[in-house]
Amino acid sequence: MTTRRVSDLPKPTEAELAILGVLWDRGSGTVRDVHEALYAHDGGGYTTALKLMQVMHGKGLVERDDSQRAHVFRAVVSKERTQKRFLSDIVDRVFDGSASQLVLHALGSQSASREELKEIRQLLNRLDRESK
Amino acid sequence: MTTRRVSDLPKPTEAELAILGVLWDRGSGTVRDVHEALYAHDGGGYTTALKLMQVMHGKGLVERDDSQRAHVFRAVVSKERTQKRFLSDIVDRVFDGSASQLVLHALGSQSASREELKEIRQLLNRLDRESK
DNA sequence: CATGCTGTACGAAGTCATTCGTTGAGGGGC
DNA sequence: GCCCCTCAACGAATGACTTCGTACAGCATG
Repeated sequence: MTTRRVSDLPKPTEAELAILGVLWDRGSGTVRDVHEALYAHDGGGYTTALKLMQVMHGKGLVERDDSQRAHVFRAVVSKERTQKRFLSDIVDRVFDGSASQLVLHALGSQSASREELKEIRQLLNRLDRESK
Repeated sequence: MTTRRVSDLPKPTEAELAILGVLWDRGSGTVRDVHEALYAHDGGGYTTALKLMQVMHGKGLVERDDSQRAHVFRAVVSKERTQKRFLSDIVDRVFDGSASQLVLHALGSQSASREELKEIRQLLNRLDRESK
């Protein structure tokens, strides 16, 4: 397995993303942790989780501490970076490259709390000032 | 092929999305149109485009007028609806269901013109009034 | 030590998306 | 009539993702 820069790690697949979600929340976790968080309740097998995490390790998406019998996994890519990545993917592919079109859609169709609206407004003000 | 409600058409794949993009732009198009718009310049084969469009027709993503020798295709799903769909997918899968988190990321990392910022602010004002 | 539990490794199978080669139909021009 | 061009249909090959069965190692408990 060749080492890769974080910047060109492959885009996580759907199942991988769910696993990364667990690792981001917990900081780290074993296969059992992930299996219980994601697969156990709907009958998914333990080895399925294991295999996925092995594949992810092969791709460099997670790192592994095998000093314990139950190996401990940790995400290599940050949540922020991954969010950004998916975001620009979708902006390119379905919003013709226009992030603000996406923002308009997102604000329009989904609910935001007053608190969040305030936060967005503040960011907007800052952007306004900066674009002077 | 069974008919489906628009609301539960399958999510377009990456290649399908590119084709839908062409159809949304043009209103309609033949396989040749799509091939020239997307595949010709990078050496993609004509039958690749054809097959994809046949598959899409099978899934109900496009409709087809075969009264001409060169069948004319048209998107069944609207661009708006598809954008919304991808958006809520990504909100659920990588933004923990928080659309405003996504908005903050999008505004922060991508550029928006003054005109667009103004538009966003107007929407924000309207949301503020409505959430009273 | 035998048994059972918990773990990793590995390979096989199934599904889906994508790409392409081949075939045959339908016309138009010579 | 014959050749050539454009087109749709179809099947095959490939590769990625996902799921699972099986095998085997380590360790604790009786």
